[in-house]
Amino acid sequence: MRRMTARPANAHQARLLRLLRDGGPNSRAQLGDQVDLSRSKLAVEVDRLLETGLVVADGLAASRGGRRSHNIRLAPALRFLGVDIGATSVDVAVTNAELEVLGHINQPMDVREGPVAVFEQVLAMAAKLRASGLAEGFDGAGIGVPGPVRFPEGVPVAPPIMPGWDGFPVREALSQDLGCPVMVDNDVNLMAMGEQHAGVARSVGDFLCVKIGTGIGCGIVVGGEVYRGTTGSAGDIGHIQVEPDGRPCACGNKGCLEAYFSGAALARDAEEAAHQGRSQELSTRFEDSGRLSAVDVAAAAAAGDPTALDLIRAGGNRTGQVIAGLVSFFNPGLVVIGGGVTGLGHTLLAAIRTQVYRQSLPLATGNLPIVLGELGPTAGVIGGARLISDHLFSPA
Amino acid sequence: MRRMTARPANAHQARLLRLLRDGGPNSRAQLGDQVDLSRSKLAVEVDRLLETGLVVADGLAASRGGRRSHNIRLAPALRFLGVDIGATSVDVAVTNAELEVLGHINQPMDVREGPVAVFEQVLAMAAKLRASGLAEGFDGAGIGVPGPVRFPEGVPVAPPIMPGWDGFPVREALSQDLGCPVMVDNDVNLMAMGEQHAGVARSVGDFLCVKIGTGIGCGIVVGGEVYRGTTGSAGDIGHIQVEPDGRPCACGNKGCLEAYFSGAALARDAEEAAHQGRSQELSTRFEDSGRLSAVDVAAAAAAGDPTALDLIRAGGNRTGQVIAGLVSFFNPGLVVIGGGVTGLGHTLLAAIRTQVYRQSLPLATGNLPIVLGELGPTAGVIGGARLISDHLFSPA
DNA sequence: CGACTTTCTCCCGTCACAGGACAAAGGTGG
DNA sequence: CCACCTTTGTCCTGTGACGGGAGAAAGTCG
Repeated sequence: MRRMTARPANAHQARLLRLLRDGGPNSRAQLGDQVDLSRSKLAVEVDRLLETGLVVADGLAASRGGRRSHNIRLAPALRFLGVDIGATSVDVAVTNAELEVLGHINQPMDVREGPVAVFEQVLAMAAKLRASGLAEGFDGAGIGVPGPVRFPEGVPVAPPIMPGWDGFPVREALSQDLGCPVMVDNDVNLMAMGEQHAGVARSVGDFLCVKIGTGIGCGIVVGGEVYRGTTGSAGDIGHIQVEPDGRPCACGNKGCLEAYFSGAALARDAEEAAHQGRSQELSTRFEDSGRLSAVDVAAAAAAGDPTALDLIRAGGNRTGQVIAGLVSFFNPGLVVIGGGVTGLGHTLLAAIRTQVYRQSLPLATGNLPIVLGELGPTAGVIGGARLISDHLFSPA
Repeated sequence: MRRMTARPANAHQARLLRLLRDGGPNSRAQLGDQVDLSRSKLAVEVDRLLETGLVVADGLAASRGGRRSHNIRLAPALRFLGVDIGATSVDVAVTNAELEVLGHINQPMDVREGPVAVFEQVLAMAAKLRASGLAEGFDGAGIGVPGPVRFPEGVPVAPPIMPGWDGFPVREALSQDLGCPVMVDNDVNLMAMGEQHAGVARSVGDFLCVKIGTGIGCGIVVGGEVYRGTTGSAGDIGHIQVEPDGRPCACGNKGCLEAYFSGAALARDAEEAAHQGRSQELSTRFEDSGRLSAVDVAAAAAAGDPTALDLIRAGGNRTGQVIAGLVSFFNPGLVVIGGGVTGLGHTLLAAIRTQVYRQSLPLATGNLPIVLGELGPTAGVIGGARLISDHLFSPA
């Protein structure tokens, strides 16, 4: 099924589409208040959008003291697909044109099985969402992968934790399989876009979005736009050195942040503590399941286990140390912490805050909120929908 | 004397002015090749610019196989003033509209004497340049100060090394005194703009410009535009911590980069080495002048003094460590090293390169040049001229 | 010297756009 | 229920921006 063949013909139409996406259904008069076009021009553009089918009439708006205005909204049948491929699981969600999540599936998966196997699973999940009646088809999809991406082509480049993905034409392949336009980006950038669209970063132009999961990455937003760097690897802060000649890291270097704090490092440290009998709580959990993960540490910490709390604090300090440097350098208006380990919650946040507020200059930290992301696992998929809608809602 | 009352009336005119600024005199036909306007439209806009006096006719161009085209150039009487206020000296230069330096004065000065005294000196220097026949007046001035600036207002905010400058209305005051438009920015940003306009960064969209002088700062250029951060303190990397619980720094923290490497720290380390008799070369120089500076260390290193070389290498390593982190984070297309200590030259550069290429990921360093700035002390003043010309050559 | 190219100016047709006039539809106060 | 005001939407027209053709001017090349 072919869908949404139309695209905005000019910048005005694109502007209107984005207003409707971000502000929901709106009256023609309200749109007029926001766009600075003459009434005639506005009417022409809206009529053209109605002709294309991208937007539809939606009844009458409440009166503002005179004649009631006609409501306009994005076509209710439009559907975007957001796909967030993590190291160990996939999130797939379907949204409407206003980027509201209509259905969301999460499944475990190993990214190391390679693109073919992963996309088979993703397509099955998408089919399941479609079969459940949430969508008749998809008008576009935004995909996040856990590694650097050459953005214009939508191709992963030299991803450390994704063997077999290097150079795989993700965008082209998925576009073919799904039969709709596709955009591909780093998962961290997607999270940043999600929090920007529907989360804590709604009104901030310049911010950082630190995602701590299996690895550590950082989404960079400059003037409302994601910054990707010269080769698409911007934000790759997991391998910043925090300890000269420190722990060996999987990347071959020593003392990387990821070697000290990340889902994997935390699990390893917890298992070591359990072995050494330093924590009753962790030892019990280890005997139960045979291994430990960040979730176990979070649970132990919630139960008040001092060793678990120490592990979290130590990791938070390391992370805070790096973030403090980034804050001095980048002077953001907001720092968002997200990803799998947000379950560690306020212990982690407190450690990071302490470190940043102590190390960075007052001018940079004076009015700097450091907060947890508020969307959790939906940040990525909303970001994906946002990515593709930004693309589709721009002049052809 | 009132000058350059005219401003471009629209984006097309602004575009043309910038092309003439960056590309020098140009024929109408050549301009047409670059701007994608119809011949009629182009002719109209050029004629209007000629009417305002911002550009003037300049003879005939060489033939390109047919009728010769008329040359156009920016008004030859236009003059911009570039002022680079450092911690211990001021640079003032006058440029033409193509930002070529026509005259350049450097004088020692202590920024701690406060804005009134400093500006008195700056105005005297500007008057001297004018008196020497290089300019009849100034059409605009760009000022760089060694501290964070609230850019839109042109006011320093909480500058650590500039007591008495906090909140001083630099832009307004100088605009009054000079009788022309003024823009104010951080000196490091000016250096970045200078290297971008006329130096090594000419064709790079995203790059970092690290200035090592009395302090250490970093200009950040994103998509060809200087990024200043939320409060104008972006790039303040001198107080990133390189050693937990390390040397005390003037800022009150411990282990800051500036405490280990900067003009001041290097001088102190050199004096200590001289005291301890670790270096014949440095001791001799110390006895000669009673104190040591970065220049002495550079001279000693040039003479092959191992202690001096070690000092430079150690500092380079620290700096490289920080830059490596920034490279991972920002993924620039180029890193420029500049400022007072560039006299330390390739010893310093080699140490920085080693550190960066070893610590950052291959994808980020793969094609990353790390080079010395090629403009030296003129980078700042050219950047100043560029700053104000960007402002004036934009639609009113 | 003639054929071809390039540049520049003039001119005209088209189209985008703003804003006024007016009709439609609602509120408000008596 | 009616007169009067406000808001919204539509239609129309005048203005001005713009592209591109025609043709003159100025050169090159063989």
